[in-house]
Amino acid sequence: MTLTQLRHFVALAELGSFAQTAKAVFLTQPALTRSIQSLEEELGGKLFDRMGRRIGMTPLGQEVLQRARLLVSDADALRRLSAGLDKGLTGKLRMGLGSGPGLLFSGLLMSHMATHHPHLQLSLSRGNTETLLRALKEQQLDAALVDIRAMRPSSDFEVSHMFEMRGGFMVRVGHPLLKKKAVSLEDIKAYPIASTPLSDEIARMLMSLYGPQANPEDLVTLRSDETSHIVEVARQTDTVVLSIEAAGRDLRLLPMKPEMKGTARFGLVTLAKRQPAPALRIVHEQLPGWIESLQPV
Amino acid sequence: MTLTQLRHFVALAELGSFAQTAKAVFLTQPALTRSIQSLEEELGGKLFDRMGRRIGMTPLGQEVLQRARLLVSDADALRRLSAGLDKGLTGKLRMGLGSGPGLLFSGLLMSHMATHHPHLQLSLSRGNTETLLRALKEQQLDAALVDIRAMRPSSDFEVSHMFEMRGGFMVRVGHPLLKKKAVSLEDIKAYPIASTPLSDEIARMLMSLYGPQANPEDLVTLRSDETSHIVEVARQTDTVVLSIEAAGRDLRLLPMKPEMKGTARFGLVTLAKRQPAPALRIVHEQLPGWIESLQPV
DNA sequence: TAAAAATACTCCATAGGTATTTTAT
DNA sequence: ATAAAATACCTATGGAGTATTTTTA
Repeated sequence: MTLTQLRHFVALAELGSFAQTAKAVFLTQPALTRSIQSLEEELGGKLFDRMGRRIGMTPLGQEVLQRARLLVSDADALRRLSAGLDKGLTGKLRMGLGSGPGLLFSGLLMSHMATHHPHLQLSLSRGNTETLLRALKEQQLDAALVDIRAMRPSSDFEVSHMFEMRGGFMVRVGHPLLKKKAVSLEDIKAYPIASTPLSDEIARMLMSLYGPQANPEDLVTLRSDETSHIVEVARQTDTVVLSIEAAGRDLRLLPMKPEMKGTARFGLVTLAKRQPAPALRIVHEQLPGWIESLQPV
Repeated sequence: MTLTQLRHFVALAELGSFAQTAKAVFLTQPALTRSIQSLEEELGGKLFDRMGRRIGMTPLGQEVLQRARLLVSDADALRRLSAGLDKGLTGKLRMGLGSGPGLLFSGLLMSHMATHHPHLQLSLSRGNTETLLRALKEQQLDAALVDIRAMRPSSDFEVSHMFEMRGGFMVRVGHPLLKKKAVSLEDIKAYPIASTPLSDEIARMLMSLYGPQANPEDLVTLRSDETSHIVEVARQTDTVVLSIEAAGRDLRLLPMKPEMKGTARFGLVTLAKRQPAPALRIVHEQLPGWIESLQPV
């Protein structure tokens, strides 16, 4: 019992004549006859009554027809599905986003998928690099966009689209601290300090530059997942924002002393030697443009 | 994309190794490799990641697996169905029963199917010969058990299991009329006359024997579809029953004058040149025994 | 007798087997 | 070094074609 035979059977049931159906399925009449015969043989009973010029369905044929229709339509659906998946038009995409990339890309990702790939099931998870990479390894994620400095080299992973983003303390245009040539941590602590979630890497870097008092746990007074909230506060008050530079584009970076030169190094991580999720193609296509658009002018 | 390939794919997804799966599906390892390869080619993407010794599913593989499982299980169900149908163990059986056969066989049919073929869908229709044969021709019935004397010879139909049943006027044991050597219609009309539904044939026969006054329309005073009701009345009262002899086995046939020698001639009618419904096999097997058991002792 | 399906035959494409190579642990 | 999958090569079965016969309306 092959899908081809079932297709022939369904066609014959619909057209009601071997000769006609043979044309419709691009076969000769004898070939179709044999196709049906071998199906009948396997199913153990005639599917059609041959009455000279006329044919009609047998009771067995009636029963089989319903199931056969289901099977061929399911098979067609499978082929369409994989064709669609192949082009990344459908299916699932599970992305992990570190705190920085989360700020920068979750909005872009969601709105792009919503407008250009409405049938794609996108799910975004936030977390730290370690958690996300574990999830990736366990195939609970298709890719992770994370800070890759903490990643120890591993042949399990493959990193692409690497890019750097400066992080730092930022304030609104016209903020008093912008008048200073060199801003110290002490200067900053005179103001409220707001922050989006920070990666452990950033925390370590801050503490090594400015001493234990720079621990974000103690330093930061306002926290929120929502970049827009943080930026809004900084626009309307003298709050200092600690974040990736690109997160608040109309804020200004403070000239810190010592200079905060460590930059975050992000990358798109996937499993090495593994077929990527088809929909990941879209990310590969869009990411360079998005990164470009986030670079400081 | 063949069902065989899908079976191979599902097996491989479950066992997780080409070599193991090859054994399980009775193939050599290279054959299985090529089977999967050609499926992958047709679907336009890898289904498994080959990582040296280990293999794992790709996201496309995951999606396809669900559908493939459905397809192969539906295909298996179809094969089981047709095997079952073939033996008449399942499926539908639509029988038409004339008034006489209805009385004699509907109970036997139903109880036999209920006890021996619980998965068979049996539907019984009552009606006169003409109606039932039309339904049979239109494939709304699989077979009809009717009085075949009225049937005009037609190559459309095929009759089997023919048998005769005497019909007549019957009364309880000890009924006053049984003392007479010859009973006339006038004698009978002194008593209530009960009848099961009668075929038009019987009606015509009665009128030709005993004159227009024998028209069952006028003659019969008690009617019921239920043989048991009729027989019960005749057992407990002096009611005369007009019916097939076998319908009331502990009643006695009246010695009519003129003798009521016309017997009903029943047969199982099916469409000629047409594959019978598989379940009809059961009827073919049981009917002779049932007929035997109904013959007068 | 003509139209439709079945049969007879021939051919080749493909699924499968055996032997070997490649690859990653 | 070895276990597992891929490749190379060969074979044979089954699916498809053409030509012909059988069947019934």
